[in-house]
Amino acid sequence: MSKSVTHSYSRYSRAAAGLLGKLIRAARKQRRLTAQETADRAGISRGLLQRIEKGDPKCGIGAVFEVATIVGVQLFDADEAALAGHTRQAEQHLALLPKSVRRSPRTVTDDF
Amino acid sequence: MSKSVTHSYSRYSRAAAGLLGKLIRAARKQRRLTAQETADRAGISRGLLQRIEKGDPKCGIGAVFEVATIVGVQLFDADEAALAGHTRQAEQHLALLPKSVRRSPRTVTDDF
DNA sequence: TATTTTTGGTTTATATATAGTCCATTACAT
DNA sequence: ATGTAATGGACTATATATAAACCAAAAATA
Repeated sequence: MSKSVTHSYSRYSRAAAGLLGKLIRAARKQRRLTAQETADRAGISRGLLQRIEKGDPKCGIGAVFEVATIVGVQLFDADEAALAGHTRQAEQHLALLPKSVRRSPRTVTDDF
Repeated sequence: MSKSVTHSYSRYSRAAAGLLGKLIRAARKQRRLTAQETADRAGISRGLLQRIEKGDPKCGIGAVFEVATIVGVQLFDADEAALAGHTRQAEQHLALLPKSVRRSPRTVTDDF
């Protein structure tokens, strides 16, 4: 038994995954790459590639990004160099922020 | 037994996943959201959120996109409406492409 | 400083993603 | 039209992602 809690994502997330899949599929066809050939290059199975192109949200983000890279779909509209730059920037930004966040200033005296 | 074939992704893919994680983490802190609170809203566990922010490529793309949406990291630099438009465009583009690709025109007569 | 919360890192059990087959259909190219 | 390859959709076995419950350390507020 054991209830399987089917989690559903927001419309935006599903749309984003779906769009990425369509972009990948279109890019692959444009480059005249076979599904099998693409899957081989990415080191994944053809079945997984199908799910990725279909926009299945349960696919690993690494596999999706790998395929996207292979067929020439750019993430973040950035080449690798710019990507490294963004990473540095994100790290620096992060360094300025508090290391942990406090939810709400614990109501100590709200007796009125 | 059964050999476990550890697959490794390209540097770019790992960098992309890592960057997205850092962006998510930075955005979450900026919004002063607790890891637990964010995980709850996304419908995932706190442990998974940690892996997402760490850039683990094995995380489901749906979970990653969901968290990104919640903390305000825009995918594709586009809101939902624009995203739908992009999707339509991708579909139309795809419609113009051949439905299947032929690898190589089978060398019929190369006897010389 | 004291206190409370967040966070990071474990471990374990369960659900499920993935690879690897298979087959039927479609679509390309001759 | 015919042959050949690409695709879509099953199915199964296995690896692993995920949730949940821990603990210890770090950090924020009073």
